[in-house]
Amino acid sequence: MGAAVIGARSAWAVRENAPAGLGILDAIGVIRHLTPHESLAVEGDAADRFHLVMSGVVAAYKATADGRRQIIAFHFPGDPVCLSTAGTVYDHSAEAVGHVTVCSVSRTRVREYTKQVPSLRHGLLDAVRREMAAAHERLLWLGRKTALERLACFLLECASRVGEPQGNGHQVVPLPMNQQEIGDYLGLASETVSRTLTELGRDGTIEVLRPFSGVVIRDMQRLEATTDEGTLQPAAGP
Amino acid sequence: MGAAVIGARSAWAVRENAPAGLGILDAIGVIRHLTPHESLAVEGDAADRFHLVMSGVVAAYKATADGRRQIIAFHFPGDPVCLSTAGTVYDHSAEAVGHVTVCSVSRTRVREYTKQVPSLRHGLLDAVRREMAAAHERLLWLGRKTALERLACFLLECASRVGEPQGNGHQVVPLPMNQQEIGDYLGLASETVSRTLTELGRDGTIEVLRPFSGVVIRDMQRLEATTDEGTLQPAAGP
DNA sequence: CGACTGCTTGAGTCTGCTCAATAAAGGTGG
DNA sequence: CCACCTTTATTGAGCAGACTCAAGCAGTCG
Repeated sequence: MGAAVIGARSAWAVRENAPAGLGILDAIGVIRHLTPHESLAVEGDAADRFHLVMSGVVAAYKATADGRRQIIAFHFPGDPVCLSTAGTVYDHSAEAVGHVTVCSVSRTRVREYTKQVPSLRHGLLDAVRREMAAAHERLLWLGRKTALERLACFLLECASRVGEPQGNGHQVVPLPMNQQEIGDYLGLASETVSRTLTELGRDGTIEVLRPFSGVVIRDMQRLEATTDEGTLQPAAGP
Repeated sequence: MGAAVIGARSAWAVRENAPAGLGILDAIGVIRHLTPHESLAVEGDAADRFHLVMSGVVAAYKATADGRRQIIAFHFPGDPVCLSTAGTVYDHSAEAVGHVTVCSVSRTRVREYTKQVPSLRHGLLDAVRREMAAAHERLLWLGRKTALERLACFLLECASRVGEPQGNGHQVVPLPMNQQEIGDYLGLASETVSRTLTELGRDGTIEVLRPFSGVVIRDMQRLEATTDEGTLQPAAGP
């Protein structure tokens, strides 16, 4: 019941955050609690349900036969999970990063519900399109950006999702995923993530929280600049 | 008028190829002919229309401030272009690769039409989801695959779209885009594309058509194997 | 209080990039 | 039809960003 109350509270919070029209889905879904690394979906399994993140972070990923892994997206509270699956099977896997609460809805249930609430379908389409735009952005990161640029992009993305402004212009960005997972998201080795975070910390752009649990953005301007010219000399004039 | 006839013929061909329910859109669209590199959409512009490729190939791409470019997708005949845009502006650009015929439809027109043909909305959602799955696949390529693996994946993808089986097991794959564009799609330099194609040709997996206009897949099995273990030794036994 | 997991840091290697020179095709205009 | 010019592809040499392998160090949790 404690869990139920928490679930209900999260539901309300999400209802306001969620993409237009999607929040109502928690009304017909089931609250579920996941432990770290617990699986929500496995690539190739029958795609019978999708989910709405209530608290915590879910990683959607694909893997190669020899164990390399690429995280497709981190889903924060309010985000749909596995919504974009086209056919009858999941095209990617999804698992909890840390402890997670989700609201799970069966696809048949959504289909029925759509008949009663036609606007829902537009909400679904819009949510998938939003995910699509994010995927496009990440293709640019992975195909054409340096490690430093990717990290800067990543931190700014997380800041826009879960950043807590501090009044003094700084912004605290809690990161529940570990550096290996960040690497799997950015197409980098975890060692490179560590080195690059250290580098951003050394020049004062960010402060890395120890033990690693997030960062504080100290110089937003410089971080935004790093987004696109990671190789630019710090003191390079015109 | 000659053009109109060609347009109409293409329309029929596409109507059969197009994703479920989308083909009918050519009925309310306008046929348009594009010359090489002619622009269909520019990132940031008002997203007022989308398109259906009738013939030729369209490249959807994003670029950084300093000129690096990442091609998000190559759209073949039957594919929708700019369908996935979420907001009021395009999240990516699109241009013709070679000569292209498209069918352009305004978004307002689609909205009206959707009221008459409700199933269309499901077709749209499904088409976007299909694109999403393709984008996920490419994130894995860019984040975690070697140049050799990416090329193999790319050739197999093109083969499944436009490959012409030759009876002897070989498959002719015409490629209208140049090697720079393939590089921009795979996150590689054009020199790397050239070298890697040569390598695949040297070991007999493919034959590169000269002057470059496509490849012939000579050993499908080996190409599929290269997809996932590009670094595996050719003669490595257990 | 150990064992474990995750992070840091170093050394060396390698894949793929950059820069550059050459060659081959295709297009243009005389 | 041919000479010229531009664009695209090939190939080499050298470089560098990021990876791998490895050791050491917290911090956490039984």
